[in-house]
Amino acid sequence: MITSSSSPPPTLLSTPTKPSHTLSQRVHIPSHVYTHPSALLLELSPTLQELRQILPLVLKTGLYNEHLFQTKLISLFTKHGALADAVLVFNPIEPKIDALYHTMLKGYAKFSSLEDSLLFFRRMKLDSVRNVVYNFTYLLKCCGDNFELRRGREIHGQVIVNGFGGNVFAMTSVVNMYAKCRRIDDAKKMFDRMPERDLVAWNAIVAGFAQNGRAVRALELVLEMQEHGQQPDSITVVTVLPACADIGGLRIGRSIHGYVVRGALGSLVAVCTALMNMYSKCGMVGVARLIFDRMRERNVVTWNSMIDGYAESGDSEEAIKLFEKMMGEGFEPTDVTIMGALQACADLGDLRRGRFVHELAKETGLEADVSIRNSLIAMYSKCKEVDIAVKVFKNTKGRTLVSWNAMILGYAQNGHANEALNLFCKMCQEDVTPDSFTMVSVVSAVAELSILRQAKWAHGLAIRSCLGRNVFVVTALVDMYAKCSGVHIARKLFDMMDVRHVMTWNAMIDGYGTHGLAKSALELFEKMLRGDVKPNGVTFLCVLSACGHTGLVDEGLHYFNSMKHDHGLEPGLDHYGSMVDILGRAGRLYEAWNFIQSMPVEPGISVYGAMLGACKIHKNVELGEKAAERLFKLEPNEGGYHVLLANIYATASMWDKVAHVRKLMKRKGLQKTPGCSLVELGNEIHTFYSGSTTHPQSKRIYAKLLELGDEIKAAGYVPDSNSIHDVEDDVREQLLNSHSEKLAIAFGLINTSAGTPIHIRKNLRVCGDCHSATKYISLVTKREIIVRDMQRFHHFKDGICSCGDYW
DNA sequence: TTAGGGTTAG
Repeated sequence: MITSSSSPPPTLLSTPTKPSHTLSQRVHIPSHVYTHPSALLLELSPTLQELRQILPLVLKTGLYNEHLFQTKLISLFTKHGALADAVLVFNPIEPKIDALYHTMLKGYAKFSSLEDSLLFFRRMKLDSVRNVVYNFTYLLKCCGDNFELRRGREIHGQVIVNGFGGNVFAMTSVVNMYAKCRRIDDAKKMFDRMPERDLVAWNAIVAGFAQNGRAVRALELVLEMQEHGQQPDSITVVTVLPACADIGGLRIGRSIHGYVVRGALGSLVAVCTALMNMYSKCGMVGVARLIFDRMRERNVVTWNSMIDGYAESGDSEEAIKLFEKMMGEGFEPTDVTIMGALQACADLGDLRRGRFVHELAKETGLEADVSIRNSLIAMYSKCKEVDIAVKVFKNTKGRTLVSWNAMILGYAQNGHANEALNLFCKMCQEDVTPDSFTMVSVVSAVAELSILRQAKWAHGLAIRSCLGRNVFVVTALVDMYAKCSGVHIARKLFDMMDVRHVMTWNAMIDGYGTHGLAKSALELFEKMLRGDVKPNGVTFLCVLSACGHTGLVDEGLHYFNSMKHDHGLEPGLDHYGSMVDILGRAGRLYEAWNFIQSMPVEPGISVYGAMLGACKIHKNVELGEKAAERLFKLEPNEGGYHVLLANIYATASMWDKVAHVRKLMKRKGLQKTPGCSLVELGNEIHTFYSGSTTHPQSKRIYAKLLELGDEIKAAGYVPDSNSIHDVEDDVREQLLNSHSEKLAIAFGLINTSAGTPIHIRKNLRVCGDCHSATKYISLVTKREIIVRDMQRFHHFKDGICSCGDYW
């Protein structure tokens, strides 16, 4: 009989795996008690290295034939996952007792594939090994972990045949296997058939429902188990807390918290972690943090959960801080850690730290993991590094639907609508079935193209993919139709929806706003207030921008004030920016400036940008200079603001100041984003840049513009060349006449038949001269011209624009 | 040698 020493040196046992000590240093071996020194080592949780060192020794000695020693050795090797070494010991043993097989099977099930485990299991039958119940529990667990329903059913059959159908261990494993294979109803059937159900069995079925998205049922079962005399334990608690989080059941979550306190379960790491997770999922990340801070012991799941809690609640800065703290405390990051950190970097657009986390993923060997790669694609895309995202995507082995979705979204979010659609087609060619995430990205890519025909294609696609009723997809469709000048189709879709998300309302209100239909936007908003869906910060941005597009100053002020007073929403920088825009565009510049001075938060780019734009419209040099000064500090390298200031000076004929700004821009190497307009003809999109002559029809286009120029002048058009001064009059006109939207309009007129409306998409705001010219063009050509610029839609018809010259 | 249930994730 081999036993460990009755009183071994305590320091040795507390650090049994320290490799720097040799065997003889670690324990004093009284040779008269033990037949072989190796025997003792096996009792000391040896390292794999140590086991391998004694293996040759063991093979030579007589001890080798002791059953207990053999089984122990195999068990230790398999515990380390060293199956090959275990096989080395196992194969030459003759005769083999059953326990050897059982131990080997355990090793296979834990560390090898299901196939290998089943192969070994078959060999056991050939070798006439008697089956014990835990042979089946190992294999069932393996089936569940690998979602192998077919194999799982086979093993289930064998459990019955072998007479274990009434065994609570075996049947709990069967229940668990069906639940893991997403057959929760089969799991429940088996559970109901069990002759006796103990706490573990109840926990298994509760977990099954919780993990299959049946949160309410899981919670009901917790009540049922108590009616059957089973007291929920810490594992029950840890199992149902995620179910509470799923349904946002803060009240139930709190009552479970009470149960934890009463049952003194609050010192368990897993329990605290699950509680923390529940609170942050229910929007109480502060409470989660309190629990986190009070925990005496934390594991990697605790950290991951807290990091993710912050990332999900929008406090990405805190998520990163915590991640850095976790690394500082020496925790080894897992895939979930890296994913959480990458998401936080993505939300912050923090490329520097994003790269750092990527490096860390490389160092920890997690970089090849497909989930990590998906997060990397998302992070680089959010940081506007689409090329790097593409590289990661292309080098990803075993791409999942999530990988495709991340890349398609990455393209769509960075203005590469065509690439997004091309990648979507490629995905379909590879027989990957799109889901609602894919469809939302595809639909928003089409929205950016602003082509109604494409919009209808995307809509059809959504219906054919059986996603035509998914609330997120339909919300994207509403947004898309509004952006493709189909605002009435958008409303029809909106009215047909059974369930609407706050984003759905926002999309529709914003759609009305950008079309200058402020009255419809506000009516819809009031309707929303009468319903169940509460407005959020974005809703108010949409409402304010709708007011801004039509000059509804008093309404704007009213809604701005009601945001905090009636809805408890704190206005953000963008809301202040919108308010400055409303006041400024209405010409109430000093009021706007005072509004900025009274802001409780530090004004940002959106605020001063709105101010500067308003000063341009209303020709105010004094305030324009003040706003520009702040903007140049906040965003020194944005060419657009410099151009705005220069134009303000030009309007006031302050040419030396104009020259000064231009020089400043030259010194900094700044350029204004070039104007660009798109028009679709047939199946092709034609792109025009200001002054470009590269289009095959260029000559005809410029000739058409000359001809149109005469016609509209006769009708009353006067060129507005305020911002151009240092050239002759005819050159001024030429420069104005080569603006991208004019080129696009002329091209549209040449290539379409009389009466056809012309749709133009422009990347910047329409300039004053183009706006005036387009009105006259719509009059003399009797054409409807619809221009979607950066801010809104302009519907030109019979010499009038839908914006009422207010934009 | 000697069985079954749990927490983080687009």
